[in-house]
Amino acid sequence: MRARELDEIDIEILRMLQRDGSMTYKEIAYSLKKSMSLIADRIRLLKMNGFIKATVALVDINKVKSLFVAFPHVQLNNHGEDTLNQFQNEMMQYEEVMECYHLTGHFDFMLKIVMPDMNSYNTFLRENIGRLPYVGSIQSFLMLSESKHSTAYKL
Amino acid sequence: MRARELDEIDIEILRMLQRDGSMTYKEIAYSLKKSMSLIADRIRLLKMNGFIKATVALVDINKVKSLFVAFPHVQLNNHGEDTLNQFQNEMMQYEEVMECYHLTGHFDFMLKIVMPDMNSYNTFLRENIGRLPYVGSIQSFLMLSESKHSTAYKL
DNA sequence: ACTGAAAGGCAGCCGTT
DNA sequence: AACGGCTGCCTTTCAGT
Repeated sequence: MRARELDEIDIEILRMLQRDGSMTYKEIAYSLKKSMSLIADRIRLLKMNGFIKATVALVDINKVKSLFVAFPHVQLNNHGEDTLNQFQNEMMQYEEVMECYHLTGHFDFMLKIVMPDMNSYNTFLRENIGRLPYVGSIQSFLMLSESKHSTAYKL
Repeated sequence: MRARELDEIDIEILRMLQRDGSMTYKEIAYSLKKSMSLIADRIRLLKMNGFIKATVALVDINKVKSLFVAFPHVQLNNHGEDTLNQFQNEMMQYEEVMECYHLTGHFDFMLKIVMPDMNSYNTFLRENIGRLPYVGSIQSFLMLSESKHSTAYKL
């Protein structure tokens, strides 16, 4: 399963599926003026080689339940490779930690944490992040609203 | 097209489709021990009423091209309703601005901006954000790596 | 509100160039 | 590497409870 080079057809397919993952092979084939089986082949390879990680439904969570979202900025007091990996692995396991970024500059990591309310957020932060021995300081930015959250990269 | 109340079946469907948007009605029906046509009905309504915003393919962008990602934290010098909306609308139009959050505290907005490299990021920031008359200061945090980016909310 | 059956269309596979 | 045909399964619809 080596990494292939993508040609313009692959890129076009990725562009389309990033916007609408439920497009049929037939629709894509028609739009690119190629055969259906070529498109099916390409998509199979794109998935097999990990270019397409998953196809998911995006839920409008605000219609389902009310949420509390925060962006804790975390400073570690140890910057060894092992510690960085350990922190990231720790964060992986929590469904509430939806995003985790390693940053340059004053903070080491920024997280996006989604919880039912501010109380549960504080508890979560204290018990699951603050207690980690290699975590120094945490500064939380609280979200008032999200006006954009795109999953489609410019290709 | 009123908003419906979701029952446990709807929630279970959302849970599944958030994880794998290409699950078939048949698979979901089997897993919930309901008929296929009931599941098809529910999903049609969930989409029609906007609970499911879209179904998209998630692309492993690092395999496709190298990127530069930054999180500018933006302070406005005017906090009127109109200004806030204007800023958000401005951000909506840029494909490179993938996320836009309104925050409490020291900064008003945080963006996630994805560009080809640091130079184009600086240009973009200066020409498209810094030039806005109501933008005060901007502090950029640069991303080294992304270890988690989930799109599935805990339901 | 939920089920089951029937019809059409699509995906997946294979043979051909 | 790309195409077209075939088969089986899935989606979609509709009548029924």
